[in-house]
Amino acid sequence: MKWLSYQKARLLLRQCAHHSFLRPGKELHAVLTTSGLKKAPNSYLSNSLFQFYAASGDMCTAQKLFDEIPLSEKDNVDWTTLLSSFSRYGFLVDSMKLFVEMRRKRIEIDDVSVVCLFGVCAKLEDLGFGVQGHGVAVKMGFLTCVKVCNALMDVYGKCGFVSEVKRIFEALDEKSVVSWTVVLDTVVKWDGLERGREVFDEMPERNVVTWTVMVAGYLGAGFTDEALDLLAEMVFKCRWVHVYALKKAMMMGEEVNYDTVMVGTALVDMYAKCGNIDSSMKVFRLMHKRNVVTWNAMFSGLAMHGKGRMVIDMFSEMVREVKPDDLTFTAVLNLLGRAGRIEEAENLMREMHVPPNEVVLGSLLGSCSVHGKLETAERIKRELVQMSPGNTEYQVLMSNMYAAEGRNDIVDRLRGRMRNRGIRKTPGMSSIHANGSVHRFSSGDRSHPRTKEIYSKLNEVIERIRSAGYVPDVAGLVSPCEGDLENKEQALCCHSEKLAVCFGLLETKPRTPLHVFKNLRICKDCHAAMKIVSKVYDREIIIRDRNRFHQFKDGSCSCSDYW
DNA sequence: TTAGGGTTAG
Repeated sequence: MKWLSYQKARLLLRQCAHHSFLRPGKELHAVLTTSGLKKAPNSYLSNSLFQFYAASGDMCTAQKLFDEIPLSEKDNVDWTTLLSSFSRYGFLVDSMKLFVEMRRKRIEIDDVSVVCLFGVCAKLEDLGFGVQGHGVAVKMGFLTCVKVCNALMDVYGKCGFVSEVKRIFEALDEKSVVSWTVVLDTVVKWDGLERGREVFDEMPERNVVTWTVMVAGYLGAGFTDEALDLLAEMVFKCRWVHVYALKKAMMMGEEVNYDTVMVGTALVDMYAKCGNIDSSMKVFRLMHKRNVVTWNAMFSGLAMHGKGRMVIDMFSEMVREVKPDDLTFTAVLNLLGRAGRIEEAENLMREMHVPPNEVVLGSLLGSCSVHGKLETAERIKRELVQMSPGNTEYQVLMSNMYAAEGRNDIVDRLRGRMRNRGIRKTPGMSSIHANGSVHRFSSGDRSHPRTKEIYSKLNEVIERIRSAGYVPDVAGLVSPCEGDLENKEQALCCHSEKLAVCFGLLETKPRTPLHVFKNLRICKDCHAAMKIVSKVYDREIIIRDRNRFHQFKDGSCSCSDYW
């Protein structure tokens, strides 16, 4: 076997390890053993082999293969590979023992093995070992290596030694994104969110992990709105990453492997979730090879944008290419539901080989509400409440449905019961990104510094769209004073998404698209209003609500009013 | 004389 073939065998083993292809990996192992190729010196095959077993969760075989490597061939990389495998798969004590053994046997310790050791210390939050390792690293001159310092900072950070983290960080002359992110993580955890935010704002460069640390920090402390705002900002700021990825996708085709399919699929999904269904479709069509995940991403993207007709049209093409799975099923079901084919959807759901989950039931309930199917809705709601008693949205949806049917007696009873149990509607919040910062509004919000301008803009907007045919839809609302039309209309007019859009109209240049994020679903009235605003003001308005994107343009919405 | 081992979050 030629040298190149060893490389190929190693590549295959790595793929098998990465994607958990157990059978093929083991078969390859057998071939290599029986053909005697495994014994070839300097092939690094044994290393790839035991790495494969470690990644498959079979640490025993991995260790056995490691032990079988002849001493003359076992180098420090083999030792470090085992060390990192122990660490990665949670055998932390074994990992520690191995490092001690390495020192005893005078195996060469290099920067990589020290990084691995610090990884273990960090996971164990073992300061004692960390300090010892720190000493070794200093003596051997490893503290000039950024990665060593990052790993060491993480040890101190996990153990709460914030000042030591900062000291090492300051001493570092070339700080990487990871260095900054470790500091950020430490500060958020021990110095609090505000200090963390300062570090975050100071950072010269950020990656996905950085954003995640900050968002997770907000979420963990219960600052849901700040987390939401930051997410919105992240989507906005990271857009260039998508452009780069698209270029990569364009080059696909010469050699199609699992990874390029996944890159493409991630793109299809990303573009759809960012409100750009056209780019999503473009990438999908560009891909030379697709798998069932790609198709599902495309379908749920289309569903999210209300393009159900397209899914149905494309379905036969899909069946020819790949075998649909349960996720495809969910996506198609969702469509049927939106299109008002509730009975078909429910039958399909009941025949599924897996019991319906909350997502499926929730989407069906949503469909019932759009199409006024009260009895089915009641039945499904009961199942949902059993699944997650804490979720208030289903109750609110039901009471709105009864309100729409004019059954105010039932609505009052339901709302009274909800109040008694302490169930309150989650307040609706909308964020808009304008001129580099995020602005958040709640319904009837008057806390914004430019609140006066915003409300006078709101009056202007309402007037202009009224003369273009907008009629406030008060059917789904019950105001405190029965039959008080004016009150109802006022409540509708200052919904958070309307305020956000008015601010956007004030703050951005004509014809700039407006991007709004909302934590709940957009209401019917706002939906109708936005359509007219987009026409009257010649603005594209993209609202991401809890379920989907609504792209309002020239008087209509991309969701085709499946709402 | 190259190839195999590494850091941050969830």
